[in-house]
Amino acid sequence: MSLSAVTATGKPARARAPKLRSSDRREMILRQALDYFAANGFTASTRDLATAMGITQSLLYRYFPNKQALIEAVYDEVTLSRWNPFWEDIIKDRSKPLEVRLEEYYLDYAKLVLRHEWVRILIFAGFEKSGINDRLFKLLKERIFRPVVAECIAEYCNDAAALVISEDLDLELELVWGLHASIFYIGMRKWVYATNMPKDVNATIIALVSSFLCGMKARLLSRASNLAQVTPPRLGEQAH
Amino acid sequence: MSLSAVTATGKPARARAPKLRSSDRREMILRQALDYFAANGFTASTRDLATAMGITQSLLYRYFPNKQALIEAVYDEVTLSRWNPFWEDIIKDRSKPLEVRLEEYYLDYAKLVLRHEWVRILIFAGFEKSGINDRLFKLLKERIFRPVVAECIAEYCNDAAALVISEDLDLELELVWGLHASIFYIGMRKWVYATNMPKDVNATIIALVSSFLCGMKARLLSRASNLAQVTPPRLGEQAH
DNA sequence: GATTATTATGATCAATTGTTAACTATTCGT
DNA sequence: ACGAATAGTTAACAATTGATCATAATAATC
Repeated sequence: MSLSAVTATGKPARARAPKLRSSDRREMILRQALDYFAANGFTASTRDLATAMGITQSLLYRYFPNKQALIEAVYDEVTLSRWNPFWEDIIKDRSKPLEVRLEEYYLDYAKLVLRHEWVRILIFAGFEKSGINDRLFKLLKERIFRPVVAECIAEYCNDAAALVISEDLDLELELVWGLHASIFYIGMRKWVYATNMPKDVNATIIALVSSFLCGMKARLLSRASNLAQVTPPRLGEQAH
Repeated sequence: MSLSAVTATGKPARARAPKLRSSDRREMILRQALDYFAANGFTASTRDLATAMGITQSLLYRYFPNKQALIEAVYDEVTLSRWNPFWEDIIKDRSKPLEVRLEEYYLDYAKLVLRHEWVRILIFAGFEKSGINDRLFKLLKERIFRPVVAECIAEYCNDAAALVISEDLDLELELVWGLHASIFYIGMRKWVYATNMPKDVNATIIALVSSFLCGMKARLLSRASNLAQVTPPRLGEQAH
């Protein structure tokens, strides 16, 4: 009877899932759930999910107390384990020209963005639970955006100008947000809109980095030169 | 009995919805559904939706054959009626400096992006039905991106260089995609991630436009000067 | 003011959802 | 080879979903 390909009721019939070590099964569920949720959204049913990985739905509840816990495990897997801790080092490594470093980092980040799970899970998560991405964005800002601005300033400003400029970096940071957005949006074109992609992604990244540096340089130089002119009357401090 | 605030069974009680002209009711449903779906996603239930607008769920089906039809009506409402046909004119109006025109357009587009319906409905739609945004992106590309590139070329290249450069504008177009992405992403920070926003959105837009023009100018000038050097041996045409 | 057309409601259906629990199959130590 | 421990399945629950239709309430017409 256990060999029968169909049940007595003529149901579809599926081979019983092999017995795995608890930790292996958990890992397998997590990995497959990641793919499935990335493809179908967190609203996909646990039944379809289980069928897709060849187990029964109720088995999921042996490894995760409920659907929400599984979703959160998937989210953590995506955001924590795909973050490359060496990105910061690449950006700060002054043995190479700044443009090369930025190209290196953004080409690598683009690889992440071109995998469907990064873009889609992040957005699904944002929709599902507002604020869930805060930790990730804090990481991005502290480990990437701020260092990038700092390196640009080191590259284009002298120490005196750097000191003053560094008191207000809002717009410089926004330019970095803009570069980040430009790369991320390539992933959105592919994995959200399914619309036309750049003909050559790498060439596009390089052009974006080059354009970014051009704009950032112009902005920093302009601020520095304004400073030089404005500094003298600083003693007076008459009109506020 | 019709005045009773609670039903005989002690149910919540709700005033009967006023009788509206068919067209008015339809419009009202569409408008409210737009807000509700933008806030809660297309997976929100028709019951909650109806309750939110103070009518019964079954009434929805008098005006829309099914949920999907309502969703599509909402999507069309967002994409069709919020597109400003004069954007193209702003961009092409050479009586003003290019930078001013771009600021004007992107400041206006940013207003759209800072309303939750534009960003969220577009992304929801992309997730729901791949390819649904194709028409909108075609519009963007033909009416915005291409004109922007054309105006940049007119601004920074002489006619001879423009002619040759215009044969391959992939990367120039990608720079415009990048600017578009930078603005759109501001909306995503607000309406998808609910994370920190620019301190001054308008100043950010202006800085992004300025940086974009700087990068685009550098790229076009560089291509034009490369052309000038490469043109002479063009007669030979020996190595392919 | 009665008749008629139109609009809104309530009750209900079948399908699908997350979740639980009792049951069965497999593996491993002895 | 046997039994305990572990892994997986079947069946069912209550809640929620999109959708339907007969009926009640309201406005328009004469």
